[in-house]
Amino acid sequence: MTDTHTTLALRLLQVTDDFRAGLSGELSAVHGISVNEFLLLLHLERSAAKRLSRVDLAKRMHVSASTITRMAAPMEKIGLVDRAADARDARLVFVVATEAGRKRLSEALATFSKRAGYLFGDRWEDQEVDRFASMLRRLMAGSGDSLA
Amino acid sequence: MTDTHTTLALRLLQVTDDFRAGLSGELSAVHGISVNEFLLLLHLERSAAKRLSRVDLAKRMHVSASTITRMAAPMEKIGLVDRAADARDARLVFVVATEAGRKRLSEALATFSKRAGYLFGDRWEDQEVDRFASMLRRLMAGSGDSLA
DNA sequence: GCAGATTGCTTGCAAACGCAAGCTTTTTGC
DNA sequence: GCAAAAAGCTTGCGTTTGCAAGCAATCTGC
Repeated sequence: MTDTHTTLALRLLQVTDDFRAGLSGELSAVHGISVNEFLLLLHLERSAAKRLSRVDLAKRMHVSASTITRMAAPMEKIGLVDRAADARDARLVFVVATEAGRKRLSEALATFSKRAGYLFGDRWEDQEVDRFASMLRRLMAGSGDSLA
Repeated sequence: MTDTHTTLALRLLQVTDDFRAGLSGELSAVHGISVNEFLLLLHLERSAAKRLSRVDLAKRMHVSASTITRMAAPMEKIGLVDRAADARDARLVFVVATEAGRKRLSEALATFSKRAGYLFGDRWEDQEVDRFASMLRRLMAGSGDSLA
């Protein structure tokens, strides 16, 4: 009835939702940011120029451009990111991480890594982890810029 | 700097978000339901008694009980689910799929499976898929009732 | 060079969600 | 048995998000 690919996709959704739910609680409680704010900072950090336009961020994060506008506003207020203009194109408004933003990201990334370790470390052999990572990389091929 | 577990978790989030975004568009365009409504119907279908209380659904779907209340209301209106009382405990209000709900689920599941096939079929060998499925099953151990 | 199309960003509006509070029913401790 | 605690559900309120519309800047075709 249910083929293997379907089962696999369902498990993927389930495991990721579990992980995200736990991460969400700890990120907001310990670091005062949401998962999406964390990912926004991470995208900035891993971008080539350490800054991204709003539409660029929107595409990478699978959210609408208006969401980026509304996410960035409070993050500017608390000093995690700043805005920067482009010298040639006055339409562009870049989002840039501040020093405080980079520090916050680094702390939050430690929490993220700890939880990733809990998830995989106890249950998979290192060899499996490596193999899985390479399989996932293949899945991401062609899906544009990615975090990892 | 970034260890393997962290990379793996980031890729997991990315791939799942991609898949969910694509699925969301097709489910709503073709079948008129959201991903969460699809998953609600699927949870009902795969539950032992073919019916679940609201808190039970909330736990399985990683949402609050109030969300289930608000999700179920419009689904009742369009006849996808119905409500049922428990003979012994008057607090319980079960959600049950109607005939139309089961039909809709079956159609939506075909779309889901098709997309799962696109995702994995072209890029992974059958052997890899099986191995991955068993690895994910291990990840879900102890995370309560699951869909797959 | 200029009118029209396109792109980037923001804002109004509505839908979806979580939290806290409140109500009803059941369970627990004695 | 009965008062207190707990469980299940719903509702009010605030937050987050997407879509569509609108504005400003840039690009395109001629």
